Amino acid sequence: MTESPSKHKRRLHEDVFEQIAVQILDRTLPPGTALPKDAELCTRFGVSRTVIREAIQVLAAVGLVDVRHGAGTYVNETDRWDLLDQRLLYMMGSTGTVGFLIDDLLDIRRMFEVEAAALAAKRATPEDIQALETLVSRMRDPSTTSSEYLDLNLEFHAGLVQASHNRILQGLREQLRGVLAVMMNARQSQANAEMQIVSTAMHQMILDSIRERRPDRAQAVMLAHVQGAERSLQTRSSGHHDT
Amino acid sequence: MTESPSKHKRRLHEDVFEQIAVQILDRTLPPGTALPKDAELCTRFGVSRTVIREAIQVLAAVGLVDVRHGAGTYVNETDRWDLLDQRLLYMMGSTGTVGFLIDDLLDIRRMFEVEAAALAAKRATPEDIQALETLVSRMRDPSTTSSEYLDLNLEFHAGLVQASHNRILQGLREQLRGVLAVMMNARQSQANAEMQIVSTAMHQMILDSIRERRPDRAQAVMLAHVQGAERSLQTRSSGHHDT
DNA sequence: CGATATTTGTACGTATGTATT
DNA sequence: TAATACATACGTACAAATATC
Repeated sequence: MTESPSKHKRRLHEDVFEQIAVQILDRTLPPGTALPKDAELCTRFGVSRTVIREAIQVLAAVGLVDVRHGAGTYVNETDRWDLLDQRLLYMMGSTGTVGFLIDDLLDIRRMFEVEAAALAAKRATPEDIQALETLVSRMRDPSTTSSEYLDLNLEFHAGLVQASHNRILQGLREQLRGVLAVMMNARQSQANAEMQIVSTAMHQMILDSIRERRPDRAQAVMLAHVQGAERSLQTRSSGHHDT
Repeated sequence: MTESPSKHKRRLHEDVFEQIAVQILDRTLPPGTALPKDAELCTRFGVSRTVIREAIQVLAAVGLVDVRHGAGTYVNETDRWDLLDQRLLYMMGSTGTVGFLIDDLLDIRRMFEVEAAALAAKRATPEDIQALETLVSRMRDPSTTSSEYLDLNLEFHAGLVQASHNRILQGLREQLRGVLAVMMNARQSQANAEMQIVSTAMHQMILDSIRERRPDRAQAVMLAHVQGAERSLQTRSSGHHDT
């Protein structure tokens, strides 16, 4: 069975949800706008009210709209959106509307990776370390392409979380996977052979720190590693803040 | 309209969901068990199949069960559960089945609070600081009861996240609020006047660090603060390590 | 292996309740 | 109060996947 992992047979309401959600994300439907009433959406999309209701329910669940009983359905302000929802994050990534979140995501990524590295240094099993070692050695292989390198990078960080043996951290990683991949892809455009060498050295140092059970060092190296990647992406007036 | 914030008119499927979920959480329905088929659940709960389907949909959404088309619905292993889901975390808290997650939660809480403190020290506005100051001064007030103190504690941490100005961190906090409250309640049992004085001093130091824009110090004090609270709760064997 | 029964999946139409305007 | 629009639940029909004989 050669099936892509995302092989959901598409349901009608997912389609409706996505079409409306995109319009909200890209500000075609700005906050405050009222959605058409159920009946009208039914005719517009050619589906039953059940389907429309399901779609609106999801829109409300991710905070894109506020459904007011008897009054109508209205697009929410940005701060009501569920920024941790995978669907939203993924859609923001693919529609190029994720910009306003980049800095926030970088914070989270830094926090997340640094903690995973520290915990891994405390709790990694020999098997965990072996898996990471395999990945780093493949990074070191000169025949590894730029695209493959990117995957190895993601796998290394996944392996780190695995080695942290924290189930909630693993759940968080799942939740953020989509966006982090988008951010790393953005970074890929600037990837070159020289950066790969530096990056591989960093990974090696992190791995060594883990093997030697030195959480502080793992943490510090990871911080440097992540911050290096941050510079090319961040938009916040870094360092010197508000007046 | 004086209504409590959580005033959802209870829907039938929520009730069904909860009853089944509790049985899964407390191992009355262990992993691998098959749920009765829809029709049987309909008669058992006295509701239509629509309601049963909604309930099962939620059970599947939080990873408690795996619905196999044409075959049946089966209880999942623990590692498939969505440990970040608010409903699950809340139910685990109130049914006393959260034990197996305590250590993981402590990791997350530490990561979370430390990062929030550091970010707050970088980005807090005068208004943020003012709000925190108010809270600390109320903590210092000797007429504050133990129960009030607990609320202030929660509010302080909420204020810190607010002051971090990271929208995703705020979302994460929302997601973890329920469990963190449960954990803090557990800690409350050991709270006494002396601990409140120490704790208030810690909060004051964190606030000072923020005001002085010293992220490192805010981070360090918060780490000490959180780790102090950890000791009374953690179950993981590793007791002695570095910092 | 094939035919049939079982079980879940999706969507529809409808009825009634409830909040808002 | 009446009209409107959302909320919830029911029953039904048929499709699709699986299990069983």
